[in-house]
Amino acid sequence: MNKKQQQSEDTKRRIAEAAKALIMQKGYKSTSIEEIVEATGSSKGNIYYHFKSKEGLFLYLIEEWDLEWEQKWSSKEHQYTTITDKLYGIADQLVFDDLNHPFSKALDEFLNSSESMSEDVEQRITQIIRNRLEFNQKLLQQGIDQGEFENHNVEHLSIIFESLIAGLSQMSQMAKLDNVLALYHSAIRVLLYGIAKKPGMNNGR
Amino acid sequence: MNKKQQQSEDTKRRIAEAAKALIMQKGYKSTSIEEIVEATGSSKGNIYYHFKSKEGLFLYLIEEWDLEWEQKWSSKEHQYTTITDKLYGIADQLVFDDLNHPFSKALDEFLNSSESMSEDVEQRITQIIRNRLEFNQKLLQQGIDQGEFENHNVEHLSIIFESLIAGLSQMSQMAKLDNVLALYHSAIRVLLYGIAKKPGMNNGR
DNA sequence: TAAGATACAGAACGAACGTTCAGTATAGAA
DNA sequence: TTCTATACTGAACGTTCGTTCTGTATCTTA
Repeated sequence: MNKKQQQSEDTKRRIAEAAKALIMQKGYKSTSIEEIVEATGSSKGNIYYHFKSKEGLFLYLIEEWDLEWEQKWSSKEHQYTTITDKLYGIADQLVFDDLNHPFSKALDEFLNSSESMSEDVEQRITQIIRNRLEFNQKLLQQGIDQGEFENHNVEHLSIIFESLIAGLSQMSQMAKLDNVLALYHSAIRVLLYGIAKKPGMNNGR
Repeated sequence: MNKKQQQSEDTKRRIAEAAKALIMQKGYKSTSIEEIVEATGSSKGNIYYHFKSKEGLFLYLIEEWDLEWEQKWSSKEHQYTTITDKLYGIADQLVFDDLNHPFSKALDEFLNSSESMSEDVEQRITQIIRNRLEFNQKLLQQGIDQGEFENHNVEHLSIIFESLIAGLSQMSQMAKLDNVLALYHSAIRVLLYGIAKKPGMNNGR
């Protein structure tokens, strides 16, 4: 690879990194190109040289984010044996590696800001969401097949799981909580065992 | 009350109503004063006559929203006997009466858009959230005291419940789902009984 | 009915925004 | 070294935004 190509890739990376950090902090609409310029030391024109628009930059970040998540997970998944363990593992990855579930909030904001966005961008994003739900669904189905979970409606379960996850990151930000990991684990435990009293059963911890 | 006072209150109401609908649809930042003008037939100046700023208008809506929720709930609460029933009842109110949980999303966007907002507004809003969590906490504590729920960490539980609720409304919008009520009920059922297999137990539907 | 307060209209403003573009520097090819 | 495609700059543009301000109509009160 050329020195020039290398430099070009580097600055594109720098822009993407800064944009991601800012959008995670402040959301999509509230993050301006000008702020990305200040954060990178690059120029406005240069951002538009590497990305065709703000929307395009955001889509780039979403796709990267989605990809990284899958890669990280598939490199960790084998550590866990049961599906139950995997659920906890997902919680761990969300809290630790992924401080970027703030990002899903930005995604939501972007989607629901209404006002026309390019057809392709919208399609690409909804597809990513459906992928995520499909991922959950497969995992939960495995749990059922292997006798770990009750035979529930997996479509609903996958949405409920994703909702819980998304809601948790939202709430833990809003209420400015610490010990987020413990909260996530509590949530998984509730998801698994519920809160209802089960007379004569001991599901301690 | 005067005819003039009456008219004044009416238009203030009209403005608030239109603003609420728009903000629920498109979020806080993406809703412009101009759009509220178009929706009401009122003028820009008039909006600023009734509300001191866009931020102030939003705070007004939040407080109203919070109040209405409490009123609606306290008028329904007596219908339900067990706390378990009340959880389902809350889900019902969220889906039916409150198509405005989209509003909590707008609240989130508003809070996390960072960029300075008035001290008092921020304080008022975080207080509303803490109220909501406190409401959950009391309800769940009652459930424990009355022997319906296991003796879990109620602080965590209240956040988990709120997270689930917020996440559900978010997801059901994003994925454009129908049959939202069934989904909410599924979620409550999971919250109560979990998904883990409980050998020898029959907790069907 | 006159005076004054209240309710409303809409032009105007300055700031912030995403985007474009003419121009410049630089690295690789010739 | 000269040429050219690539990488980058920053001023400028056209909108859109929240907010302000001057002026006007309308209702209340004296």
